[in-house]
Amino acid sequence: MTSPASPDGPASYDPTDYPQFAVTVDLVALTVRDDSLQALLITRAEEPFAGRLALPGGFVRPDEELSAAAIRELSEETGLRRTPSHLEQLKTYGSPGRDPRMRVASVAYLAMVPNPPEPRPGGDAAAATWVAVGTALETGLAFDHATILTDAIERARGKLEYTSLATAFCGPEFTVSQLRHIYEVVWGTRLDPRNFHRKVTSAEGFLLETGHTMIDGPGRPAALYRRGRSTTLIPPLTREP
Amino acid sequence: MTSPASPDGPASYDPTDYPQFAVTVDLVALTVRDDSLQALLITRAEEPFAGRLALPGGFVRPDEELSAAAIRELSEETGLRRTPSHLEQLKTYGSPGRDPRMRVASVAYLAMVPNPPEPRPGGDAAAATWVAVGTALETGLAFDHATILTDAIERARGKLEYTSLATAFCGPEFTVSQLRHIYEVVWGTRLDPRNFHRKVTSAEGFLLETGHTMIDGPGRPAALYRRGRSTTLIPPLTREP
DNA sequence: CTTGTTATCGTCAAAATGACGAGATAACCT
DNA sequence: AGGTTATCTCGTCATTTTGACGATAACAAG
Repeated sequence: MTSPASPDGPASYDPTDYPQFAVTVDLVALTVRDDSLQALLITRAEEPFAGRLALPGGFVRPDEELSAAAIRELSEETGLRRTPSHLEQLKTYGSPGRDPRMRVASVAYLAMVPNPPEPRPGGDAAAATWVAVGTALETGLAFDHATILTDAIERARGKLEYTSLATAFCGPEFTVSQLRHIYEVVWGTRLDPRNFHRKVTSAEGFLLETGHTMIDGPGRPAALYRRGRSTTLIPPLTREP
Repeated sequence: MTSPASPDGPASYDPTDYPQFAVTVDLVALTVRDDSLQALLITRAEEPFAGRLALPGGFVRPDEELSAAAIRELSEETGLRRTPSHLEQLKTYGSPGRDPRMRVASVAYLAMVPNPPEPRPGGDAAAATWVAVGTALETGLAFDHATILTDAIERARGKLEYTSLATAFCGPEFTVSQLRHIYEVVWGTRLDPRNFHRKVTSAEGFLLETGHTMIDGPGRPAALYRRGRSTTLIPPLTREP
């Protein structure tokens, strides 16, 4: 392994002069199911933390984009067929002691998955399950994954306020009620259906009418909408009252 | 170099099985000077991009926290004495081709520096200068640093709306006008002094009165404030009007 | 003292918000 | 079938917030 040139710095380096890192991606895939916010977790097969729940993730390959590694690991490790409707980089975790085996920098990604399929019955990734985030944090996760999950939840909660992120939890077409349900579950609050309806339908470029309606349970059929072009939500929604 | 255990995965690895990365930190240190938003840049001494402007940064050491590396590089590479009043992780850039010499994952940090000193006259870090961000982006930066700087500016602009980040551009005590000036420069807009004053002074926990006043040029003396405890700004400021 | 400049307080109409009433349209039960 | 219940959607209305801007306070400079 030779380096074609010397990295810049006060002195000249050869390849063994600068520290070698392993770079991994960890994924926080979130969804809303059964009236709760859930994360996709795997059960670790090997030490350390064998048997513990952990975020899916793995090494970034030599010629792979970070985001490509995130998508690959999500499907490889969890068998998830559905493509996440939103994927963004969350934060990088690289404390010296976070992995007892080696120095690792882990780039965490946040993914939203709409209407996830049931946990895989068999297959090679049967260990992946959706777990309510509260349960996951109480259970105790491997490595510093509880910190990562906490950061991810906080990011998601915050972004619901001023972006259209909530639509990423829904399928391509959704009702205002389904969207409101996302907010209520992620924030853990109740929102007035009438005021919520007024806000999201009057926000410019947020929702697009499809002209169709949908019947779900009792009550008047609900109009189906699609995401609009605008990624920001103005004016923002607030989660205080 | 031996690894105490095998990383988990579908198969067993030995240390040469997973790719080796160099991990660096890059810093976007921002300040407001001379009515413009400026970033601290260095002139590269070596190839590639010798002579080009670049963000300060360098390798993370084997037993160093990422944030500690960011602080260290900022002072080492730029000779900056003043401690940034705010430091946060921005994003990690790790495309395979971003550094022609090796595979690098660079963790970018965003720092706010209040009232920076004049560019260092001599010293070993004389190459560090404050450059208006518009000029820097037109000039062309080394590597993908233009992308990083663009992301940093967008992050800063966005966070002014709903956090107290703007106070990080000011010293420990500041007037409402100085704070407004930060917003105007970073956003590139004009804000009504009277409405701005009403908003920031009525936002709960945002500003703390010191009881002192300050005279700066002609006009009535301005009351001096200090940052309040609240890190979020409710209701948020908007940059549309 | 007059003029210019900035800081701060007040006023007022327009817009947004929160609380809630009411009709529309469905499922469900008897 | 008819009544009940539930949800969706449109309206109403008092309160709050916003944006535009007038007016006063407190300084420097001439």
